[in-house]
Formats: sequence, structure tokens, C-alpha cells
Amino acid sequence: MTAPEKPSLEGLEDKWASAWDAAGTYTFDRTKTREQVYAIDTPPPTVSGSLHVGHVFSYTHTDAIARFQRMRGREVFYPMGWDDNGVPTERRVQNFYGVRCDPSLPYDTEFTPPEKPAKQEIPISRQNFVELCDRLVVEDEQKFEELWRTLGLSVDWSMTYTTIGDRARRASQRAFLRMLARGEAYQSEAPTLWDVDFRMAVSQAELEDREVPSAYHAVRFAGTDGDDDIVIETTRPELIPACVALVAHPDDERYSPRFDTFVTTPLFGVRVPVLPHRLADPEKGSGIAMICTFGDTTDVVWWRELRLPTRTVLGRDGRLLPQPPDWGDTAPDAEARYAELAGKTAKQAQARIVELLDESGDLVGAAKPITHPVKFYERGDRPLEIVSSRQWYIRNGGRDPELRTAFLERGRELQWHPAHMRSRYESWVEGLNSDWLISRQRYFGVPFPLWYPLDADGEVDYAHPLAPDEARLPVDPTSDTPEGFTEDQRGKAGGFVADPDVMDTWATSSLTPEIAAGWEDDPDLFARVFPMDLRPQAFEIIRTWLFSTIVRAHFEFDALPWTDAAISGWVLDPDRKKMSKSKGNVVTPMEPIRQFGADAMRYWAASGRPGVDTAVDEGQMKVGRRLAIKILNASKFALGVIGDTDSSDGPAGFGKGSDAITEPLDRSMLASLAALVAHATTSFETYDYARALDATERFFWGFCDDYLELVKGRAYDGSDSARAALATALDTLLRLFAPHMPFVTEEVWSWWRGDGSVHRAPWPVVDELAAFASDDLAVYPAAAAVLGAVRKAKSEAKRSMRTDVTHVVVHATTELRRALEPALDDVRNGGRVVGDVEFEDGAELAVDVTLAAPEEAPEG
RNA sequence: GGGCGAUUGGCUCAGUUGGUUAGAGCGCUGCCUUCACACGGCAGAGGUCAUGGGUUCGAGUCCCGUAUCGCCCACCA
Repeated sequence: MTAPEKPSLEGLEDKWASAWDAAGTYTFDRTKTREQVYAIDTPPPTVSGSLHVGHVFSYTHTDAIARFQRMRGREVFYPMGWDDNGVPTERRVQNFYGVRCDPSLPYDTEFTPPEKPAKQEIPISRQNFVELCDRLVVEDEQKFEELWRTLGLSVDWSMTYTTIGDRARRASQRAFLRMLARGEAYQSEAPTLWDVDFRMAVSQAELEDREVPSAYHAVRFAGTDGDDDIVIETTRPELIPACVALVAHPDDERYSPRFDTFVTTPLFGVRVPVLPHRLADPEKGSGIAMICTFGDTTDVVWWRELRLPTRTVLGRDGRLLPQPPDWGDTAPDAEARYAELAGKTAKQAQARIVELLDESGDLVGAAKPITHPVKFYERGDRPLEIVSSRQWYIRNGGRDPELRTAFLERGRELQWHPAHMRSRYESWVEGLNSDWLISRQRYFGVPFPLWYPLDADGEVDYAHPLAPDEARLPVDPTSDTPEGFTEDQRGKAGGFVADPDVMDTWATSSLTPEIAAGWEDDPDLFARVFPMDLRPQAFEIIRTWLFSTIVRAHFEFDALPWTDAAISGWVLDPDRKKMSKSKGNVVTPMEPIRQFGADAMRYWAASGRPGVDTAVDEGQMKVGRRLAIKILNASKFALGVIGDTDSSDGPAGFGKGSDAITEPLDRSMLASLAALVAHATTSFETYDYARALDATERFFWGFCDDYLELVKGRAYDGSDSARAALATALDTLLRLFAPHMPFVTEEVWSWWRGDGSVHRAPWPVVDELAAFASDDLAVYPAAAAVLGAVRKAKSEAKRSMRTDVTHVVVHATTELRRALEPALDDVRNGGRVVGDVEFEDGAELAVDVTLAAPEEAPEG
């Protein structure tokens, strides 16, 4: 097969995607041992969303690394996962089918969703819900897979997994049960950050701070036994009924005389103590704070350390409870006043209580507006509250300095790319203040594989959870029955109940290496790929996905889950704003891929440095397209010059190896190519795909502009040296470009290298070019410089590049002249120098060029 | 409050242990339709490398400070 007359990029994506699929080019060979394998823990995209250019960006980086490793001879384990375990999928299934997950319902084998979703959502069992999810996800997966194939990801598509599928649920439940058995997972009844809209506990990793407007209200607490009143400032006056104490710093002389005396709360007249604690900040407000159960996380610390009572007023729905807490002695009308607040949201209650305080004269001065950071669930719309509830936790060092040190140590063991991303991990681990809360009060997800016995009175015995045998996993405790019980004992005294919660999605996705590798399900595969080599991911989920994956592997295998983590930057819209759905500035990738070509899209992505935020830039895509076209045309040209061959050696001279390459210019170019190979290889080895591409591209443009021009005359004339050098260079350059531009390189490869794929060809090594490595590097750039000077002269004279040159004087150092002379004929050829070339001494290169007189334009 | 990163021509960015005259691409200007490429080629103009000090024979690069921007973390009354 030879190059077509008019090579083109159109259709290469479809052509080669199917060809690779048919040939199994990227199929994982599971006969290889762990040492021969390069395993990648790919981020499973959320299937219910849509892919945008941000995905294209980071997945392209990973694919370039995968292709490099494959060409280096590693067998690349590169499976794709689909993340369908989580709120986005739950919502999508709900809306798409008009159903709602209700775990209390039995599994209905006959259930089929209505053609059109009904107005009223149909409640279905968790198993039915998961099945609908599987069904819907298949459609999403196909769209995603099509995009990934069009982009040229070298994934083995036979090895996909989902995060809600059987394997994932089994792995997730198994890992949990083992942690429970080892004491790494535990349950606790404790104050927990709570989202009142999702009605769900939220972990530290899902928090974000938002600056919100608020106001300080100065409120008077009455002294008792003749003491003065004390004025506190609070942003949450609605929690006065939940007040259990006032607190000031132990050294604060304004308040130290009052420690261990009592004041009474305004409106309700509840007696609360004044107490010292080191966390009270004399600089804030009036220097003395009210402690409520619970206004913020500091309240929890005070409440715990000062052993204060609990007076809960906020319910899990974010409204004030119907009844006041246990207050002891109160003002006579305390209950009546509370009744005015009961049932109101925190915000409504605040407005009303401020009015009440104003009426009672307990409000001092006007409210002082401020803005301050408040904790939100990252997907939530209202500030988090703190409620007390029973939850499951996994130890993560948040309460154990020794364990925390172990995880910091793991972070240092891991190779980070770029290296400074480690500091994000460390600041997160160092800032942990609680264990990892993994239970979620939701219905869709991986359920806790646990039941609890009911005692003779029907009370739940949480202290003695019933766990299934591992062989039964995955189980759904709401429909499966614990060993030793029968289904009719569910909910009965002496029987059992299911744990009602599901696990945090991160509790499952923290096991992606184990799930993808077939942990326990496929021990043979697992032994060949785990622990893995690479975790590629975005920096904003270092504290969640990356950290939690390390936690799980540390406990289960006493190992890192991978040796390297490559952290990608953000993709910004063309105006350098972060892309997000809510801003509506998301760029969908299919359109630009069609417009510019997959290789061009990949070029844009690969030009984004590791870990650096990068703007969507059509300009870069155009440049990538131009490069792809240049590769086609230059290759076609080079192959044409080399000439066809009927020998099995391939193109003329190629099979003769380095022996045929004798001309100093050819050898110099190949010496320079050897340096490029070394540079690109080092760059890839350190995960710097961008530097590898940059260097290769730079070389390639010089190769086209200068080398091809210099040697084409000689090559046409039949120089074996030139032809073999061209073939060697082309062969090497195609392989260097292959990880970045898989389509166009494969296309050219197919013109002259038979049936094999460039993507299974060996990555170039300096040894291939060893014969030239010690040759004079200076010849090639010297020749290129003089050729460039000739071109410049023609350009400045506004003459065609075809113009003959009648005389050239080169001013150069002896050294440069020595480098130049062996290539002089090539320079004359390339520059169309028909006259003499003279040399003069000169410190710097200068070239005087005399052009042939222009032909007289024929009189018109 | 602590930390990380960034700051280089109009725009987007390279610049790897300090070493001639700081590089690309886009955009702009001019020219060339040449037997690979007009989805092109060749060439040109354009930079006090944020800022103030310091180290050095020599600093875009190393050290200290400052400013601006972005991000991460933090017990945020």
C-alpha cells in the first residue's frame, strides 16, 4: 500500500477505531505478569452527566501515557469504568422512568416501567431501581464509548465495570465487612453535619465553605444572684432556646470572675453556666460566646469537652421542633414564646426571635451585618445543621495521630505528578478532624450488608450487627435475610431489622482499583495488575477519591493502590472561567472533534501542561490540525522521494540499516533525532507528555522546512544515504508522535509498514540511532541556518523561493565553516544556488545572497 | 489565619541542575501559487521576563520582601 494522491484527515477516526477494534490492538493480554503490566486506575465518568471538553482534556493525557507505556513494551491494563452509583444517577433514573426507590418494597420480577413516566412516581424496590439504572446506563455508556473511541482512547472495551453493578457492590460490601471485623469501621451516635434538604449526613470531604451574609446580634443574658448582665454576640439568635452555656477564654479578665456562675437566657429564662475554654476567642464579638446544641462545630467541641447537656431544637428537616427541649426552670411564658418559633425554618425562626428579643428589650443595639464562611454540603443549597444521629465511620486518622502519620507517609511514598500536588493531600490529611462518615440516609446506593437483632421488647440492638457470609455478597438487607433468621421475623420482637442506610459513593469508588482488578472475583487477574501503576485524576478530588482509595488499600493490603498519581488541571472556557453546567459555558467535545479532527483535539489537550489549568482554545486545535495534515503530506513526500521498493526490506535503503547512511548531513540530522528520542523518552517517563510533544513537534517542523528541502534533490538523484536517512527519520518520528496523534500516525504507518499497528511498534530508543549519536551535531543546524538565510534574502527581495541564486558569501567562524562544508552541495540544492559559494571569516554567521535578475515580464 | 501555584510581546503559553542576542503558536504586516502541503509555505515587526532588594564573573531561572490573580486547607460565636 502506498500513500494516496491527496491524503486527508477526513474519516480517519472511524476507519482506525474500527480497525483497532477488529484487530484487538488494545486488548489486554492477561498472560503477562505484574512486572510486564502497566495498570491504570481510570476515573469512571459519571454516566448520567454528559462529557465535556474537560473530560477529553484529562483522558487524552492518560491515553498518551498509556500508549507510550504500551510501545515501551508494557502490557497496558486500561479498563473504563462507569460511575452510576450516586445522586446524579438516582435523579436521572427517577425522572426518566418516573419511579422512586423504596427499599421497604419487595423485589418485583415482573416490573416494567411505563412507556411515559407517570406524574406520580411509582415506588419500586431497590433491586428494581438498580436494574432500571443498569438499563439506562447502557444507553449512556454507548454514547460515552462512542466519544472515547472517536477520540482514540486505547481502552480495552471488554473490561468495563460500573460502580453500582454486582462486582462493585460485592467488593464494596466485602471491604466494609472486613473493616468491621478488624475494627476499622465502627458506628457511633454523635452530632453530625446534616443537610436539611437531602436529609442526609454529610462527611468532611463533601463540605465546602461559602461566604454568606449574616449579622451579629448583641443579646443580653441576665445575671443571677445580683450579678451584672452579660452581652454576647451571635449570628444565630434562633438557637437561644438550644443554649447550654456561655464560654470565655480562661485568661479573659473581663469574664473570669463570672466563671461557674449562672446567667439566664433571654425570653426563656433558662439557667446556663458561664465557663472557661481555651477555644473562646477574646477578640471575637464581645469575647464571650453562647454554646448551643448545635450551632457549629466549635459548639460540638465545647459540648463534648465541657460535658454539657443536649438541648436540641432543630429537627432533621431544618425546622424548629414542635416541643422545646428540657430546660429545667424557665421564665413563666417560655413555652408560649417557643410555640411561636416551633415549626419555622431556621431562617424564619431567626427573624421572629429577633422581633421577640427587641420587644423584650434583650437586644442591645442594631444588628451588625457581616459576611462569614458557612459550611455547606457541596451539592446543597442551605447551610448545614448539626444533628445527633447514629452513623457508620471508617477510621482515617481524623481521630488518631498515629494513623494520620501513616497516611501522610503513604502520601510521601506516592509519586505525584506534578510533585507540588502532594501538598494538597498533606494539608487535607493534617486538617482532618473526624473519621470518615460513610453512611448516607438515602435509598439508592450500595446498602450496608447488615441487620440488627431486635430484643424481646422489639428494641434494636445496634451493638450486635448481623453480617452475612462473604459468599452471599452482594446482599440487600431490606430483601435478604440474615443467617439464622427467616423472613417472617423481619421487624418482629426477637427478629431482626435491616440497616436502613446506604454507603457514601466514595466508599465504593475508593475501591476502583480493586473492582477493576477483580479482587477476590478473579484472583488470577488481580495478581497481574494490583497494585496498579497510575491513578490519573483531577485535583479537586484529592481529598475524596485519592485519599479514600489510599485508606482502603492501606487497611486491606497494607500497600499503596498505585505508585504514581497524575493530577490534571481544570479546563477553563475561552474566557478563562472555570467551566460548569450552572454557568452554561460547558463546551461539548463532539463538535470540535468533527470540525478539527480527533488528533487536533488531542493536540490541544496534550499541549496543556500536567496539572496546569488550560483554556479551551480553538487556535491550538487548528495548530494541531495543521500538524496532522503536515504529517500526512510530509510523509507522503518523503515516501515518494524514497521511492517504492520491491524488496522485503521496505523502502529503498531502509533495510540496509545505518550502513547506507554515510553523508554528514544525514548523519547529523539523525544524531539530532537521537537526542530528541532521549528527551521525549525522559519526558514521558516523568509523565510530562506535553514536553515530549513539544520537542517532537519542534524537531518535525525543522525537519520539514530544512532537512526535506536540503536533501530532496540528492534523494531524487538516488542517494541511498538520503533515502535511508529519510526512512529512518520518518519511522522514528511517526512512533514519537503516535501517543499523541494516534490516527494520522497509524494512517501513514499503514502506507508502508504492512499490517502491523504503529501503536504496537516499539517506542524508539537511542540505541536504534547509536551509529549516529556521536556524529557532528553541528552540520544539520549549520546547513539549515544558511538555507534559512537564502530564504530570507529571497523573501526580503519579494522573490519566489524558486529564484536562482548566483552568488553566496558566507561569513562564518572556522568552526561553523567546517560544519557547513560537508553539506554544501545540499545547501546549494535546497537554496537553488547556481553560482559560487565563498567563505569569509566572521565572528557571527552572515550570508550575502545575490539573486538572479528577475525575468522581464512579457509586455501585456 | 496557614499553604500551594501563577505573573514572560495584543492573546495563549514554553523556557529542565543559572551560561552567548529570551522562544513558539495565534493575531498583525509583507511576500511566494515551488514538481508534499493554499486545510499551505517563507519571512518580518512586536518583550525594562509583575515589582523592590540580595547572591554571582553572569539571574526569566537561585534567596528574601511586596503586589495582583487563582486554588487548597483551617475550630468560621
